[in-house]
Amino acid sequence: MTDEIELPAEVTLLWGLRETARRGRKPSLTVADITRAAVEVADAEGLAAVSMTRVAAQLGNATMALYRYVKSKDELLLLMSDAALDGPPDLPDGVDWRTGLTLWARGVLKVLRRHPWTAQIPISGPPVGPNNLWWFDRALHALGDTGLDEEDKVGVVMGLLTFVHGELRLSIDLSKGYAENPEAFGRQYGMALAQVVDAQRFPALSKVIAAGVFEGEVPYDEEAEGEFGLGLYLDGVAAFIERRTARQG
Amino acid sequence: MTDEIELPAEVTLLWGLRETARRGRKPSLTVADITRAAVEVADAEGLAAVSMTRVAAQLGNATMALYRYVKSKDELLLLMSDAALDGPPDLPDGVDWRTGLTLWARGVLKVLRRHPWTAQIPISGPPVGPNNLWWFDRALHALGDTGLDEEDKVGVVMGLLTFVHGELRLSIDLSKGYAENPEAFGRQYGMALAQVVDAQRFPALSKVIAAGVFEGEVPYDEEAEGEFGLGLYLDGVAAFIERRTARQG
DNA sequence: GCTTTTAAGCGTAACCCATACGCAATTACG
DNA sequence: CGTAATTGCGTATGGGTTACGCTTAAAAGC
Repeated sequence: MTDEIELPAEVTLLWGLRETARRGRKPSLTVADITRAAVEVADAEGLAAVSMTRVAAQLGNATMALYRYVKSKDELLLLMSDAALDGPPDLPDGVDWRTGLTLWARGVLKVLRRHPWTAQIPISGPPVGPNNLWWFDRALHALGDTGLDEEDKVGVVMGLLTFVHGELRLSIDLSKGYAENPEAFGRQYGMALAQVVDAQRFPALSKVIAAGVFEGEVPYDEEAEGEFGLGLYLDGVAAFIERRTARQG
Repeated sequence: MTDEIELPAEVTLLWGLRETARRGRKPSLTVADITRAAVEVADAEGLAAVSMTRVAAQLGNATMALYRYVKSKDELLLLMSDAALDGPPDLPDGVDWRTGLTLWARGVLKVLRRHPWTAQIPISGPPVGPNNLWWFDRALHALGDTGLDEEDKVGVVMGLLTFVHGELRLSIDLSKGYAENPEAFGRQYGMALAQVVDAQRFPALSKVIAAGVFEGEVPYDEEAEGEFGLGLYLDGVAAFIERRTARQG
């Protein structure tokens, strides 16, 4: 149990397990400070604005000071992507699995929509950050009384996570663009499509355009669209649970 | 119908509709050449290696020559993300919707896994590239005989697309890391988790770890995982189709 | 065919960025 | 107090995007 193996660098970083120095000059910053400043910059000016120089300026320090706390910018990005899942999930207990997972998915989306840049940070490995694992735990918990075995639960949650990540990637930038210029997403988008899509090469799409689907609100409305797909996935999970429990009694 | 509206810049770029010059020096490159070279570089050395300088060198031209064809690097990235969906989808006709969508999803994943960098390109707007729309059309086509109306079809396909994008984002980098260092994903990952996750704060996750789910093959195996979640989603779609057709006869 | 007009090719330079390295400043320990 | 350890950070290197303007090539007009 308490076999001490050498923990990977990312783990010690994300969990704040780097040994603190006893001698020498006192650090004027903490990893948490730096992460917070970087998140502030990203929230305000986008991920592209997050440079070591910019973050250091935000903290009133020189650029190179940051490298005493973080080995590279990639490490900072890793910290940011865990920090983005900030608020601890406050989910009601004792609800059925479907309500639980629905609230969970909405919760993840709500939190991450406040930090739209998360979708642009490349994923470098399996989740090990405390906030990531904390959310993961809550989703597993929601499946507690379904009778699924642990491996199936992980599969279901991974699928849900997959869906949510896709939702983020597809919807966040779109809804941002939509907010800035609604015209371009409604009629204008439909008309541009109509002009460029010919019925021969795109028969099915042409029918959709002809039916006027893209003329009003374009279906990239974040809530409606997310809910629809999410509902479909959860219907599938329900069927899966029934199959499993029917077989095992 | 043929009202000419001014097409957005991205559309004219992606569809090759920029007016060709009649006078002056002949261009020695084409947008397609540049896109192809950029894709080659990204495939071989990753998206980070794609710089205007590097792409120009690939073509034997000077850096600034590219800017006669492309307004910015972002435009080049846009071109790349449409080009990544290269091979036209060769899907069998006359299969039921579920087989069709399953093959479709596998097809998208197969094509995009050959260009893993797509997941890192930020999405800047609704899909307008020819390849994107072509794939979109094929998915809509697969739903042709389900009796769903056009708007529902779009919803189902968007959900599927969401799922596939999430799959890409989560799985590609992971499977790359897994290929490089399988140890880190199996026992080592499980042991690191076990050391860091305490049962009080992460009760559900602790049970999963105790059950040994993370000890063997970690469940980030691309095929198995994708198929499982995909199957769940399609089960949901099946239920939806039944509901809809039952109501409308 | 010569001139004019137009657009492509691209050298230069301005201004970003990440980060290696070394030294100065600061703190704790003996 | 001296010494070792550690942080702060100035400087330098080598990369990146891209604005600008000059040179060069091709077509159009005469």
